[in-house]
Amino acid sequence: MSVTASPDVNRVMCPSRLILEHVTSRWGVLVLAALLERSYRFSELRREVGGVSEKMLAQTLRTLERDGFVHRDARPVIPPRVDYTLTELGREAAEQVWGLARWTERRLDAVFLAREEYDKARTP
Amino acid sequence: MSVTASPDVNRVMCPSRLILEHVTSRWGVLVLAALLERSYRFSELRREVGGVSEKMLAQTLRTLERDGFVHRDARPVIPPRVDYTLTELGREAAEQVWGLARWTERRLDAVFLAREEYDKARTP
DNA sequence: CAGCATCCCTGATGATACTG
DNA sequence: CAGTATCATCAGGGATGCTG
Repeated sequence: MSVTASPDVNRVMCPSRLILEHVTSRWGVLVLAALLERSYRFSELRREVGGVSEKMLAQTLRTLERDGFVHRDARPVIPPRVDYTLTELGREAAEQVWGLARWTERRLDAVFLAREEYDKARTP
Repeated sequence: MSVTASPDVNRVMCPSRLILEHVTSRWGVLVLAALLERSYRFSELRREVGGVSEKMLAQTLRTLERDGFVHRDARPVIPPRVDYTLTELGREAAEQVWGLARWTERRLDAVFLAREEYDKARTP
């Protein structure tokens, strides 16, 4: 951060906290990551993400769509076909969280090591 | 999933998901952001973050300490004095989430605009 | 197929009181 | 000061059933 003045953490975070929670939510992260690769239909995405209920996937997609991250393309055919795609804004968001995810992945070992030491230190 | 070729989202995300949730949690983000600037004592940090209960701050700090992000320096004095500082690993984590937070902040307008349109479109 | 509505339950969070 | 312990609350998330 700008190490200089007092960035008043809360002032910066409060307005964007809800959005942050949307993109970093359990399913939000996975949906954005999946869509970063390509567009998906609803059921396809559900299989791709794995473990998500219909309700949560629908809710997540609605939230992301409302925030302008995801474009919903519903075609008037029988049976219904709905494709979900990242918008440009969504692609930026997805790249950010994907970056964070990859950093976490890279440093996994360090975290596990730290945990081991932490636990060992207080279980004599 | 894993049916697909490329970035197998779940394989990458699953192990690190818990860590991701720690650093992107409501208070985790704010604590990391605050500590990015300088070290803090417990009560200081509580005031700086604002709105966090003692319980949640303690819990958040313990989690971050266990993951190796935060160093806890408890001095044996009366009254007690405990300083919290980012480790190198923690600084990396903090910079990642702070980057994400700033991106969110930068694109706030775009998100609000998208929401307005979304809401307007279905409240005729 | 792509959802929405409903019920239900657990775990996360907050308020309060107490301790070393 | 720096927490821990306890209790109450409440929203997130899953399971199920129904519709266009």
